[in-house]
Amino acid sequence: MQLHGGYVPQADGNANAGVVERLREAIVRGEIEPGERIREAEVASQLGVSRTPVREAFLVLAAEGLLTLQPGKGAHVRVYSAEDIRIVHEVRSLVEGCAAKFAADRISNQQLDLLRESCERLEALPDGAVSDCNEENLRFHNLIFSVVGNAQLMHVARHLLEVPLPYKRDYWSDPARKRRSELAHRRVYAALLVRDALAAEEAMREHVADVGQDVSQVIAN
Amino acid sequence: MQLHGGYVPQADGNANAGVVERLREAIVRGEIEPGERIREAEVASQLGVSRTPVREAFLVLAAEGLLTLQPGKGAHVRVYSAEDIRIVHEVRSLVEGCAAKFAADRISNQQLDLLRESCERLEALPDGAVSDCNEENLRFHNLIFSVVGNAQLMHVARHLLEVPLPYKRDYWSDPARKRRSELAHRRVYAALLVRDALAAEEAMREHVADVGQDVSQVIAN
DNA sequence: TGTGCATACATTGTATGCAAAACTCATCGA
DNA sequence: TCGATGAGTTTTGCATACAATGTATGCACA
Repeated sequence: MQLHGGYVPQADGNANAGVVERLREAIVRGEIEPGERIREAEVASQLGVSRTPVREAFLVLAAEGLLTLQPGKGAHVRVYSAEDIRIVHEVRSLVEGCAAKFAADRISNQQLDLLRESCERLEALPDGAVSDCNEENLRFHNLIFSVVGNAQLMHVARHLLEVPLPYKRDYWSDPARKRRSELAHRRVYAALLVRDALAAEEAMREHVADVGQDVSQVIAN
Repeated sequence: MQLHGGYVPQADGNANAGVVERLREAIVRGEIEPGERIREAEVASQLGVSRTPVREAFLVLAAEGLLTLQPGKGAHVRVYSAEDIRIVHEVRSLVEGCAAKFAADRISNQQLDLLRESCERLEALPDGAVSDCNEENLRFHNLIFSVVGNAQLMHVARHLLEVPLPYKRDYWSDPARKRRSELAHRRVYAALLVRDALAAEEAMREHVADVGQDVSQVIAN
């Protein structure tokens, strides 16, 4: 395990929050392999904090489904089977569809602008900018959750969004897939623009279901 | 805040797990009011542990949406508006419907027996046994998640199931509502018995949506 | 060579200490 | 009367120390 770079003090005053972010990023980027063990002391020394905030971070990440904690035996990056990932996407398509539906009635013009800009940025990214695509994609989806503004929906959706990430590292490497996602995002945006709740729900649901198909295929190989 | 009874050492070796359970129970039962502040030292002394496992428990419960943590300012029982609870139930109906669908293909005869027994126990409970009903109800729903056996689905569903509990304390006090839930559980069971995935999904979805309606009404008053 | 056990090492779990931040509340001045 | 100020208290956040548990190594013996 190798966490690149030194410790960056967080905007949020809490050290554990910083550790959570660093570890989460390392996990969803696949820099720490599924199944790999993570030791408290190692992370602590690499990030320049004591074991206390690291332990706390482990608990948070375990609650998000990214780690498993066996009492006395330490933390491992959680392993999901292809079937697990398929289920997650199916649930996610329902949840995000629902989020899009709620968002349609609440979204402000300013938030619509942010969504459009996200679409444009994604389209502007060159083929092969895998991690940039990933980031922009997360931004798009998270924007919609934040429109709904329900804490629990946001939690749930975020987990469903993050858990499959280690397994779709090179999803964006295929230009055809990227193009399809661009169009899907535009379709969601268009529905929200005219505040059509049902169309937004359907567009989002199909989008996520499609992605789930692709990812399952990729994993199966 | 008052946590009744002394500290019970956990089967699971970790003290924080025990604290999580105790606090979770106190919150979902409404023994600690939404919005109420919880202090680390107070909980620690009441449960006979140090502040460390209590802090850890706070993080877990915050991740479940039951607490809010403001850095430097402590923990409060999370407050949800009636609208929030409505949204949670809508999402929950989708997620649990999906869980029921998956369960139909996987459920064993033994698990079916457990479900039937849960139905019978609920029906046998007298009107007014509010907390027993609540408990039995949780058992029924959790059984179905455990059939699917997907860690992330289980996390998500559990959160959606628990968050509204402080707000539906006296849901079961109305015999008519109890009777309706009994029938709904039977309907889900019947669909699973014949492994009819679509029927199970629909039955569960309607059941949860109905409950959501009722709860919203209760809160609104 | 392979198995069982004892010992040493590594890692986790919990408690405690200390510094910093936040809160309380009385006092002061406008 | 009301808000601002500041000392004292409380509470949190992190680090460290110690205890308990898990893991690996090496040796005796079959």
